[in-house]
Amino acid sequence: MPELPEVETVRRGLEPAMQGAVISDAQVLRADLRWPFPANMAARLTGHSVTALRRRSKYILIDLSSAETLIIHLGMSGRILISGQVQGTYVHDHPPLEKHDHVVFDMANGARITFNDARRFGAMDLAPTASVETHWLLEKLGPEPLGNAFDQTYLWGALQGRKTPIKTALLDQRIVAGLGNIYVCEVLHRCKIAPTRQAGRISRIRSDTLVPAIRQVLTEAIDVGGSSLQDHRQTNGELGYFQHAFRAYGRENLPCLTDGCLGTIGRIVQSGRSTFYCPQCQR
DNA sequence: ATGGGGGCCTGCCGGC
DNA sequence: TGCCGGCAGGCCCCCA
Repeated sequence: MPELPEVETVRRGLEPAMQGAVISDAQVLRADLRWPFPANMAARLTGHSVTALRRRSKYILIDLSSAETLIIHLGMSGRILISGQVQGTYVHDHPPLEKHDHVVFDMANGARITFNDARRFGAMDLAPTASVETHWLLEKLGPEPLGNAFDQTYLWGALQGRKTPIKTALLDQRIVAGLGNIYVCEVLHRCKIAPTRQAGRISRIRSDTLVPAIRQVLTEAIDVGGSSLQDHRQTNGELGYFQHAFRAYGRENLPCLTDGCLGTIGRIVQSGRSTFYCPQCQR
């Protein structure tokens, strides 16, 4: 799934197709993804218009005229396809239903939105818009990494006393909400911090470098994700062009790209997940 | 309270 | 060609 930049790219892709538009028909093709869909989901969506498309961490929030918000998480393999008309322009024909297409929205404006999720780690739920932030999936999330509440003082404070490796701490959505395995690897490589270092034992100086690095990596990834929106078929949870800019992730046994570093990227497993890093320059 | 591991699912890829 | 193990962008839950 998509990490924050991919989810933001999907949100931006949905905007021209859904913003202000009425959901004329919602097809719900199975009873659940990771959890059961909310009761009568199709009926609670049909006939209502979309008043806003927001994102919180890796969740897409679709506000409806019914005063309910559709919460969507793409899990590991969630994708979204847009077909039909988008703002009066024909994008492409509705494709035949594919395996793992689970939910389909037909919009009154001629757009069709198809949700596909092979592994079904994704989720959908409905909650009152007024209290959506207190939904059980959202209430424990930490600050948005691109928001004002996430600053150097906050992160430093959040890391204090933590014995868990910094890699694991940055993946903890209660500390900062939206980073996933790829971008944490990239951030730690840029900051030359060993992923195994105990979170609470990182100096203030080095902790302070994490905040701008996190912002930069996410912003750069969102920027290139935007270019993949030209073709609405690409409005899915796939990694965008930023994957060509990875400097650590997926580069096991390849030379480290840090200036002046002669190291080789290695792979270790932390909390059951692969960590790619350079043992030479990341300390 | 914190930290580690299991589990949820399917698809793909490399090795035999 | 076929089977099997290992791997994958997430995150909740249980146990120590």
